[in-house]
Amino acid sequence: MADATASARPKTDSHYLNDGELRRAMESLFFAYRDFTGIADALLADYGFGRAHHRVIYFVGAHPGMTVSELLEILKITKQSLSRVLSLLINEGFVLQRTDDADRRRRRLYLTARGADLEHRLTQCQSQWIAAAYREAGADAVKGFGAVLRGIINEEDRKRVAPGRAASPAAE
Amino acid sequence: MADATASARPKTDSHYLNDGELRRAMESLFFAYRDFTGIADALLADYGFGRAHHRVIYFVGAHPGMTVSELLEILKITKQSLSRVLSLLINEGFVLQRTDDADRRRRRLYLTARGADLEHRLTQCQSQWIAAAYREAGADAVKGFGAVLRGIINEEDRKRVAPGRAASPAAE
DNA sequence: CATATATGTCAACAACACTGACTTAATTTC
DNA sequence: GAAATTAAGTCAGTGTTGTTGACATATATG
Repeated sequence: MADATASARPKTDSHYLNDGELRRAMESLFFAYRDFTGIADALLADYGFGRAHHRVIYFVGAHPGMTVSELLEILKITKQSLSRVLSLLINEGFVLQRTDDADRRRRRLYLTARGADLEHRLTQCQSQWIAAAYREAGADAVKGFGAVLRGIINEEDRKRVAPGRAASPAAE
Repeated sequence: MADATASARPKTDSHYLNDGELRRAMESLFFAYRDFTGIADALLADYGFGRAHHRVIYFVGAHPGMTVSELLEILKITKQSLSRVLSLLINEGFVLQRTDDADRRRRRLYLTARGADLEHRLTQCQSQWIAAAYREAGADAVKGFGAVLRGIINEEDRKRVAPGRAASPAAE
């Protein structure tokens, strides 16, 4: 692909690529992630769950019927690590496992009613937090937010967050 | 299937505040943070350090002369947790402690030459990663990225990432 | 039948957080 | 100046979440 140096900016290094801006970005990411994940902690503690459980509940809720392998790939942890949290979630009736009909080695994962209820509550408080920031920042900012965040994600997982369609085709 | 009426969100809400968009945002944040923090792991492992050490090195590098209390406030961990990593960094000659002249209870923290060198290398690879995403997304997107991220950060810490002035409300 | 795949399990260990109980030294407050 | 507060450090125990390594089992595929 053609380089952006010649065509894009006649300016030197763009003003948004200096050390200060980049440092600010890194710190913001740290603070934002810390606060964002912290929101649900109290609710999770009510159930005796931690953040690892939250992630499982979230992704199984988002992709009902996903297999254990797929979950492992998304979380990028070992099956032993997953086993600990997943077993608990299954034993306590939040997640349900069903053998796949076509390939009976595979176990498909679903949320139970209880699990879906918890997922709903967890997602609710986190998405409201995000929504508030979205509203504050406005539609254009949201678009930019998504674009940069996608750029930070490794190529492999980038498609997971943009299912089907990339950006709005009828943009401007 | 009766869809979840619980949300009861009137359609008056802008298109970027629907469940799909918000879910995408939450997942993006998860993937982006996971990848972003993972970049430096190999380098840290060379020194026998982990992410906790990285955070200390980063913030001491960014705010030379900060006190232990200030560092605790930023990291939001207990002093016992900090002690473990900070002691190691001091003993191995990456961080230096000096008693404050005015208040001799306070210990001000600085990076040694060795510490600054490591900080530089760590920040280098992470900021390059961010810079690539920035370049890809463009200046406007970067602006929006910062605005939304700031909105996700709790009011208290928001000023830390916007030194001097807040975000300009009039976007362009 | 042999091999590969998907899943699960046992055991040990490491990083990084927590609580609770103290100590020491220096500064403020009354 | 004594008492209280603050900043920092320490010791001991615990919990969550990650890791390796070694195996076990069932199923699918060549």
